[in-house]
Amino acid sequence: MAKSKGLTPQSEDFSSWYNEIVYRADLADLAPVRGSMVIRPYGYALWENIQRELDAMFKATGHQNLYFPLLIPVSFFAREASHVEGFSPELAVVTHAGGKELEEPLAIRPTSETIIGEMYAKWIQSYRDLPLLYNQWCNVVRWELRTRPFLRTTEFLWQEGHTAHATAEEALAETRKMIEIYADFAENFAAVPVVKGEKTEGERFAGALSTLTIEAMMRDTRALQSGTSHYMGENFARAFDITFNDENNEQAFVHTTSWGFSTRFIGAIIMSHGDDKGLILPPRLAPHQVVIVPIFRSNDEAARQSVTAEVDKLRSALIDQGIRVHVDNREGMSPGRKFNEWEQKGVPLRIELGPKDIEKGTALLANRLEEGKREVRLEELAVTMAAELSDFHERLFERARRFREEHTFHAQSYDELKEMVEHGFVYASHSGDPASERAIQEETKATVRCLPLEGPSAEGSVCIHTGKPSGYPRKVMFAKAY
RNA sequence: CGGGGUGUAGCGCAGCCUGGUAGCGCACUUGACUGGGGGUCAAGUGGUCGCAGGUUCAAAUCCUGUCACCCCGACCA
Repeated sequence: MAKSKGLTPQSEDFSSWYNEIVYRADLADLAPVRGSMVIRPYGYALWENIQRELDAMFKATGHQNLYFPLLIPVSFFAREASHVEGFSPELAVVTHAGGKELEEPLAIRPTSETIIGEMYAKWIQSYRDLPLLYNQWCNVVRWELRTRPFLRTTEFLWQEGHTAHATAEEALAETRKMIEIYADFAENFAAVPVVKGEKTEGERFAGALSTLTIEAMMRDTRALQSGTSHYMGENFARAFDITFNDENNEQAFVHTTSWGFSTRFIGAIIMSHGDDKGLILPPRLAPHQVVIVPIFRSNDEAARQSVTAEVDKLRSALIDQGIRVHVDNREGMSPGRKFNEWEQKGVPLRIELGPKDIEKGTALLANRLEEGKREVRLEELAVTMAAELSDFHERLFERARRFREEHTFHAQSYDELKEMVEHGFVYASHSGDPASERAIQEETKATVRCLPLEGPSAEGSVCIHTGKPSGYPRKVMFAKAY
């Protein structure tokens, strides 16, 4: 998959490092389909944990899961002008089936607003039917020109939430609520600090009136859009005729939202936390939170038995606390090899247990964020692991947050912006003029990632590019992005 | 679509200029010794050299065509 020799996230060849991690950590493999990948069991286990935690948050806020078809009549896309414009170039279309040419070609969904809109029109009659708070977990296909494992694959897995509301206020509140959930998830489960913000007109989703985003900083200081939440206004309601009778028996269009979070986020985890030794996984999402490596000579049956017994005891104690623990009892593989492998795979904590330890009633505990190992008493180990994992999460998050802070700047002039944008996130006043935004992108390769929801005020300031008054209440955030 | 590059064993590559019937590292198999940081030794398995044509006594190597993939850019979660 890659061919770099070392693993150095700060090196100029960050992209080789990234590909190497994906390969060495056994997350994914290239598939014999353009721009696609196979998510391997270890990577998929990570995705399952992401799914489970996010899904619980959706359910807790009143959402329900359902499922829509993979194939969508191409004509559906044409109904919403900006949507068709946004998605046409990347549609994959089925033209033949059943041995003959189809009367109407079917697109493989790049996103499901259209087909969901079609059905919502049938389901919604009255204000009593609202709101509709639905979500689906599925795959989508977008024929992007340039692909990268997890970050932009031709086919990817995601969830897409689609809600319909009686009023704009309610729909906007939903949009806001969901970006908060994404941010909450990113920070409290993945230990990835994010900037919440609103996209500028040019960066908005096709057909949206406003798009909220969470932006994370990768270890090469570039930004990664990690989740989005869109307010569609009445655009899709008008295009698909989704109307209802309100309390006054007057007909009105619903206001819709959509929000999505994808396997791209696995890329965010890799690039936020990984180091020269490999991946580092956030404990709350890691497939294995703790790996136990038993150590004994294969010709010493007594040692094997006592080590196995002790390992089993420890394992049960950890499982009882709800900890995801894995015992690596592969034979014929040296312990050193195993240590290395689990480090590359980013397992937060590793316990080494051999005859010498058992004599002392201890084990060695290795923490992926630390050098060396600590000797810990066995009875203590059994009860402190949960706290240890929680602490690991805090440290990982804090480390990523500090890295972002150290690479966040404030530009007072365009020259400063040009320089700073090479090293991270840059806050600056901007007029909001789309042409100026494009010109800045052209010259610096950096884009306005968002207008942060919380950030420095731009009151009374002038645009660093045009000299016109700031077009926003706060400074916008520029960065080079994936 | 523009610019660059690569197709030889599961993976990473050498061989090609100067034609003589394929090699290295890793991985894999077997055995022994090993086992607390990517083990050692020995013996093995595995390739119609991307595909098609041509030149030649002879083609991985030279020529023509073709396909695929990768990287940089434009597009994007």
